[in-house]
Amino acid sequence: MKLTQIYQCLCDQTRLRILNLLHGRELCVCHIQEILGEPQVKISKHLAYLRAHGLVATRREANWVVYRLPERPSRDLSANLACLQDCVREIPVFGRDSARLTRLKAKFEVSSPICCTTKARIPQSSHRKVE
Amino acid sequence: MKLTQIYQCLCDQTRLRILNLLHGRELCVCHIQEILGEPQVKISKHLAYLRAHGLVATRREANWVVYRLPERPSRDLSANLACLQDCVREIPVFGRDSARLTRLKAKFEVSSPICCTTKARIPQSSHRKVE
DNA sequence: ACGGTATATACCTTAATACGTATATAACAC
DNA sequence: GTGTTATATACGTATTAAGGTATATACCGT
Repeated sequence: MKLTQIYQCLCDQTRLRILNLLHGRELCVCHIQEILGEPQVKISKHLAYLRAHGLVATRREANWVVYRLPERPSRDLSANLACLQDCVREIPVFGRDSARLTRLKAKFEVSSPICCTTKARIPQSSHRKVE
Repeated sequence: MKLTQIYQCLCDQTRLRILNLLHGRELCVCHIQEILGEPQVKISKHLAYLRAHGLVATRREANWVVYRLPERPSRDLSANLACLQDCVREIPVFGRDSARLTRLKAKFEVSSPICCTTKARIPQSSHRKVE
């Protein structure tokens, strides 16, 4: 993949916020959506863009589509993702997102569901890569 | 300066080639132009774009405008420029550009001019920052 | 002043991007 | 099957970007 395409993916604030959230964990669309406080279509399109360029991978889990960073990023991609992590550390909006993620995760671990809704529905399922 | 603006500057191949050439040295427009083999207007506009976003600084030297990387880049910028240098090391086009630069520099050091033309015209001048 | 070289900008066209509204698809519960 | 939730896509619009042609500006040499 071309280096310029990596940078094209990185030159939008919403996409950077998404990548920040996905660092070290996977998330379904509606979690991302709720954390960022942006409309569903906006999140979905940015995720599609990232996926089309290989910056994220997906797997379906029942109703939900779970996004994650690729497990084998290219040298260029992993270098840039690391650099990004380094940069966002000092930028408030990303810290706020991470904090919201923590709160949300904790909340859902208490109310028990696998994913986003307030009602638990799906039994624990294995976290194998499907795609 | 916003992180996304840095990435916007980096998401064009010509701009990456320019930044690669400017790593550790300064160059006038026509040198850049000759090395990259691209039309003057294209180079000039990309340089203007980079300058408008603070990724390069300039100084005028007689007829020529000399471009360089900023001497005090922000944390984010220097992190990304370093990452870029790391990435381009393995991409052929950038190596070719650097090789051409070396050849061109050598050639002009022999034929003596300060800058681009084949005829020397300007006496040695100090390399102080003007801007 | 004039002519020449180096660089920048105006203007145009085309393509890509971002966002929104509305709708489609996928998986589930019943 | 129907209804519901989660996610994706189609389509329209406004903005931005990239490239080209032509022209302007800046500096130099005379």
